[in-house]
Amino acid sequence: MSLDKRKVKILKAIISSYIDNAEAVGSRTISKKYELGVSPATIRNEMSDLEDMGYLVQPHTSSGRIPTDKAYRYYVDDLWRKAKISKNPNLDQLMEIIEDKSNELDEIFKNSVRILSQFTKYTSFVVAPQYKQSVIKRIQLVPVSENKVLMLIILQTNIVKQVMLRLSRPIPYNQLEKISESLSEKMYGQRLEDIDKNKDSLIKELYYTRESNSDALMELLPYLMEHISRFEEVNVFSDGITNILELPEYNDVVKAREFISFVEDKTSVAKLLQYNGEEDLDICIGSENKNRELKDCSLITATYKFNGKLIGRIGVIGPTRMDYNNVISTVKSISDAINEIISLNFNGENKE
Amino acid sequence: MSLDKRKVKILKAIISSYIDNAEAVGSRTISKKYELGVSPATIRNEMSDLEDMGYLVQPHTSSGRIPTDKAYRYYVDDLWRKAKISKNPNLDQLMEIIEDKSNELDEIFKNSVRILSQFTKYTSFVVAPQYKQSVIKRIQLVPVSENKVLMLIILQTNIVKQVMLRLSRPIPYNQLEKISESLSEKMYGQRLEDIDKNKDSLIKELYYTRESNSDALMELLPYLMEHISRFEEVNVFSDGITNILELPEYNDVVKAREFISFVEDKTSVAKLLQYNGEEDLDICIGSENKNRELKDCSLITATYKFNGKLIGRIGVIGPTRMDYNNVISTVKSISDAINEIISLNFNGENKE
DNA sequence: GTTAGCACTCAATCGATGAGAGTGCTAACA
DNA sequence: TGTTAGCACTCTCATCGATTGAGTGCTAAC
Repeated sequence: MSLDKRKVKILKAIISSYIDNAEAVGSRTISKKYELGVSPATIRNEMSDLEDMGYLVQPHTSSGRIPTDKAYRYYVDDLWRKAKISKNPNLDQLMEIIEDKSNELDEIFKNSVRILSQFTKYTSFVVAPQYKQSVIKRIQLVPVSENKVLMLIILQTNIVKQVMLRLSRPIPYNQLEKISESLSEKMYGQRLEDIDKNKDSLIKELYYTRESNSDALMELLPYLMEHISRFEEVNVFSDGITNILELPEYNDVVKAREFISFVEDKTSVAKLLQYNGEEDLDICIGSENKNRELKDCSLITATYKFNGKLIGRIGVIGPTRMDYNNVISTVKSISDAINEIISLNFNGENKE
Repeated sequence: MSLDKRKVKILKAIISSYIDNAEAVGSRTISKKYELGVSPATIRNEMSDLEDMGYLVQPHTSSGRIPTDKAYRYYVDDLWRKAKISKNPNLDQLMEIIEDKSNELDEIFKNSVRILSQFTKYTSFVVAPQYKQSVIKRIQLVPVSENKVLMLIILQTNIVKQVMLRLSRPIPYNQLEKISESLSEKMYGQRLEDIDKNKDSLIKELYYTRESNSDALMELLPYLMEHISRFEEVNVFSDGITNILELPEYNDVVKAREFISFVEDKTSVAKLLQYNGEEDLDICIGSENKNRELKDCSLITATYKFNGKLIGRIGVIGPTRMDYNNVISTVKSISDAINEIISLNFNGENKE
């Protein structure tokens, strides 16, 4: 038995109908709504074949049929093969919405997931990049008040991280400048990962090569180190978690709660996006997901890059019965927009 | 008919039982679980009286009774009057959790609502202060790369806001210093509100009193202005919205959805917290709320202050059947902690 | 004033019933 | 040989009535 043209047509009609209504579809519905030129009886025969082939299942004997994960996989691959995924044409417009005026990477990600879940009506995530591999360009101390100094850590990528330091006693302005310089000199070109690893020996080293300003410097150093350690924390942004309450499959509060407590756990989401293949665009349907909790969900993710290096993923999670066309094109468009924004605003690691 | 001692005892028992179980309570339950030394029949008579007095209602003739808003009001006032609200003793510990290492006000608020909803199991909010009244102390430009400059806006309160500027052409380092100085000079002591109002005339003024570096300055100015405008946006942080799914009163997805879409709307929440009286601690029970959507909810809010000036509110929203003792003391403790942190880290408007 | 006893009320539960949607099979048809 | 009309069959879902049980209100006795 093979998937001849008519079977494909019927299968697609069933999938399409089920995506729209979340209700098992019967032969009559198909023959009425989709013009196939054959009677319900014929369609019934074909549906029976499709069931044998593993594309459909019947929840119970006298109900219509619903698509299996295999059916969705076929559907998506077909869309893909025929390049039928409609491109979202408004890349510029998207970029404008996503781009943050204050140029903070975190804000860009927050905007991205917001837009993503607004467009898809599902839950969306992004894992913010970890800065392990990042390299320090310069450290600048800015006086704020008598006993407060803002420390700016400027990375090669032009990302700026800040820590506010409280001083035990004031440091004169010109001395701050000097400390900035010597800190910058010491730290220039170092990877955060390495600094974090070797912090004890670094502190010792700085201590022994002390200069006139070293007391103040030694006071500030631990703050810098602690902040660098905190860069390592995984940061996940999500949005639209409560969107699932609109879906009939989550009409049951218990089910909704299970889903929500899974996706609210940043660790599990981070894992999900982390080990999800290296493909630029990844589509994981139902039982293809490793997590048992997601066996009724599909996960569409795309990568974003920093200087050509894959660094993180953005994605949408929804029921297997999702509007793949829309979700895939939206995820793709938004990851494109993010890549564009990053390459415009944050330079490569080793350039300059 | 008056609230004699026994009636009070019974009323409190009923409220307490209903808070725990969310189920209408009957006379037998009371006589068994709470030692009152009287029979169910007697309790029934008293309950009937309490119903006449408006403290209880019966969902239907043959069910137990549930407390009315009036009952909760009595209950809370009584707790209050007798200073029975247990103080959370770990102010220091709380402060440690809430205080953010990077000293960002926003992070402090995020931590606060997180802790608040963790402790109470309800939904919590905070409205971040608007900066209208804030006064600029200094503006500092920090070079980041050839064509990027970080503009730091340092307020009298020692809050630092930042904007990343993209330059059309590089500005030499020493010129940046000069621009910082002249911008600081012009802006020093000005209220953000006033700057925002008079931005056109300010730009004009700066244009006519131009100096050698004015070209670059004029390029940067619009960015500054736009960023100042954005300070005006109300910023609401919330947490624990999905906690309500654990409550039996929201077992119905439709009800849960209604609640969630109300509290996810930042505007409505901001309004809620804004016009909610000037009391340091405010308790609004059920129908006391102006919003029809919240007629089954209670709202506990507390203020926080900047330099003695009331500036925002933090609060918890939950079912009228909430554990008032715990919620009130937690809200109070956390607002205390916030006040303490703010006064330690951010100085008053007109000091220094 | 308190309480035991009892009739009464009403929501929730359970089972039976019928309607409706949909199937599979068969036989007839092009 | 593929298609289709017809029909018996299956299973869910909604409805209805009976039953159960928690709880009340009233009355009469203590």
